[in-house]
Amino acid sequence: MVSLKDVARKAGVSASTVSRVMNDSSLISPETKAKVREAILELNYQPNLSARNLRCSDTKIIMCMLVSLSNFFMTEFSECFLGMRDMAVKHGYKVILCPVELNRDIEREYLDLVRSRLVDGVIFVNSMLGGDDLRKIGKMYPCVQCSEYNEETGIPSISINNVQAAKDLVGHLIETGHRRIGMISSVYRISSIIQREEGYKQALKEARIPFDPGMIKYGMNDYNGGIEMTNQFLGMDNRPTAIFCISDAIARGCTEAIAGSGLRIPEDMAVAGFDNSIMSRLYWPKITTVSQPVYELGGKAVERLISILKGDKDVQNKIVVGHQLIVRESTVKNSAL
Amino acid sequence: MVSLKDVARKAGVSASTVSRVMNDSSLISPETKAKVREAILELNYQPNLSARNLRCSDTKIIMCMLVSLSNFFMTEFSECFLGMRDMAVKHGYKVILCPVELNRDIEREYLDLVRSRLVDGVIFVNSMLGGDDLRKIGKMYPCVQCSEYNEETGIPSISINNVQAAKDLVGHLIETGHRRIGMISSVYRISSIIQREEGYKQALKEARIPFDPGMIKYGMNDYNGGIEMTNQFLGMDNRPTAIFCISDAIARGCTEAIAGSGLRIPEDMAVAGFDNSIMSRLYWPKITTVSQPVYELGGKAVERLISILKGDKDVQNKIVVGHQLIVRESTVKNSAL
DNA sequence: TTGTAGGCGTTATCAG
DNA sequence: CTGATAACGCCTACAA
Repeated sequence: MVSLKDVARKAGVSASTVSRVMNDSSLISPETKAKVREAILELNYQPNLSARNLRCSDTKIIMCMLVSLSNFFMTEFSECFLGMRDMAVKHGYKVILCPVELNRDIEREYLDLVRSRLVDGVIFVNSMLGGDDLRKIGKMYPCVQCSEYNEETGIPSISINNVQAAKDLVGHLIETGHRRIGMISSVYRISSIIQREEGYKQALKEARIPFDPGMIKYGMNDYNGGIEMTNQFLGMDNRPTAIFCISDAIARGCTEAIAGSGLRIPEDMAVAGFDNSIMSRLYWPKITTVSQPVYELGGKAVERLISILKGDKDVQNKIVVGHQLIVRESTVKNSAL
Repeated sequence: MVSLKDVARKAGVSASTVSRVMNDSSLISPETKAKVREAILELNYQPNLSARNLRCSDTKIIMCMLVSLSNFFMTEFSECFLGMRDMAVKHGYKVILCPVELNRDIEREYLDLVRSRLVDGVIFVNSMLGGDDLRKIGKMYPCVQCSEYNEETGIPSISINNVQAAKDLVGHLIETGHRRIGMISSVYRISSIIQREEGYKQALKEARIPFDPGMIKYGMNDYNGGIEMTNQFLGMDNRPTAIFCISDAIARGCTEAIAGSGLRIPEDMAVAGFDNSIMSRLYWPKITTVSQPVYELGGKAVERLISILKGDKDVQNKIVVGHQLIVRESTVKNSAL
């Protein structure tokens, strides 16, 4: 491994001079600069980041924590990650991804990277850890929550207003004439899901439709869960005329189950999803859904984290970005679109 | 930031003693060990990895390079990553993911991490870089190619035999009575795709079916590409009775286009995909495909990289793992399965 | 404009 | 069994 000294020897200068050239210091004569540059190229010198980090105590690396790579939101997360990356590059940072794959101990191990200062901060897209753990971590290290968040941790968050988004979606169903509206939620109790349930209830309330607990089903947040829960709805005496699903994956299972039962979509039963993921756009019927500005979410998360790293104290603790209702043929007849 | 010295002072011992306790050295009396442990806990001491890396010149971190997060192979890659992770943990390593998102410069920047010894080695799942670049990198740093690979780089690889796999798949189509077999490939010229085309040709040759270049279409490797290319086939005078697609995403577009045209699957046209991704398993019809042992691929890649890191010189340069043909209703009538 | 010296937090060597 | 010391590669006062 070639170090500063080697370059210095080759160029006939001192190590500090080489260091200054590496850092583009202004007080270096053009000639020595050229000489050193040549030596650097010739030896293919690369600075040792561990040494630099040890000295400077920051690494310009941000860690992004993710529960799992395998879900249908992935196509959207990819866009979110792009937002993080572009913003990071703009500020001279790199983003590395740490997919925990549902293992809490692994998440703790990844956090060693920030504990031991190998990365400067953490963006939690979601987490396997409980609120207590997260609160402690948030107190000790620079952290941001992006999209999914736990308010009681005190860690700054960037997200859409999930309550309002669900309210908009259910409001749309109500406007298109539905009064019996079912909801397929998940057994997994995270912020976005709890809030979407809340939005559903608020929308009903504002339309003076009594809330019926039996109209919310809780299953797995995937295609098969959607099929299963929908079949429960289809078996009811007084089945809903519309179903609001907390994800597009569930919604796609839902449309499949409905189509399989011989009912028409949206005439006999309307379906709405969430995320505007690729699942909502492919196949028939295209699904009405809510789009999150994922690129912006990612960018803002990085921006936010960097401002924390810079020591800005008075930054907003909770940033909310806008969402968008996307109406498609699963709730409105094609001719009407 | 609390360091060894702080702990040492608190425990009333020297820094080296604390270091030894941290590394579980055998030659330390139980009492001092206990004393030091207590101080460590009390101060919530975390070793500074940069310092340790500087000293020891390895970091026990492996970097996994990935071209993009957003494709339908993702559900399978997630399993592959799990394989990497489990093997890494077994050897005391961590794996971080570096999604390049189609940006070659970003890939080069990520490679700074290994250049500057912040990670010990790289697993390329795929790459934006050309063969020349990769060869240079492979010469300088510990690298492995996993799944996708470029033979001329000289970087060790782990993958299935794509030629044989395609041959098996097309062979299955021939066995089920097809003589006019189309192929939908991609404009993107990577090893797996080139090899699958080769397997297609070999299968035809062995069955004495003349190869017709017009029977291979080249499009985008996604759902929409599948629809587009299939429509080209459907418009042909002498259209194929079976189509072999290089990915499940293409194959799903293909089945949609065929179903949309009113033809029956598999009676009028059979369809085969590749990867056994979630796209092949959801919806109707379930698609005949090839399954790669992705978990094993990931594990072996890490195993391989670690043995290189240990200095083992005489390791196999090209490891091939088995694949599996999965026959489903897109090629064989349901009753026959 | 350049060089010298000290130290960042660890670990390994050597002496006790 | 434990402590002192040097060194890893880099950066930055300070001195020249």
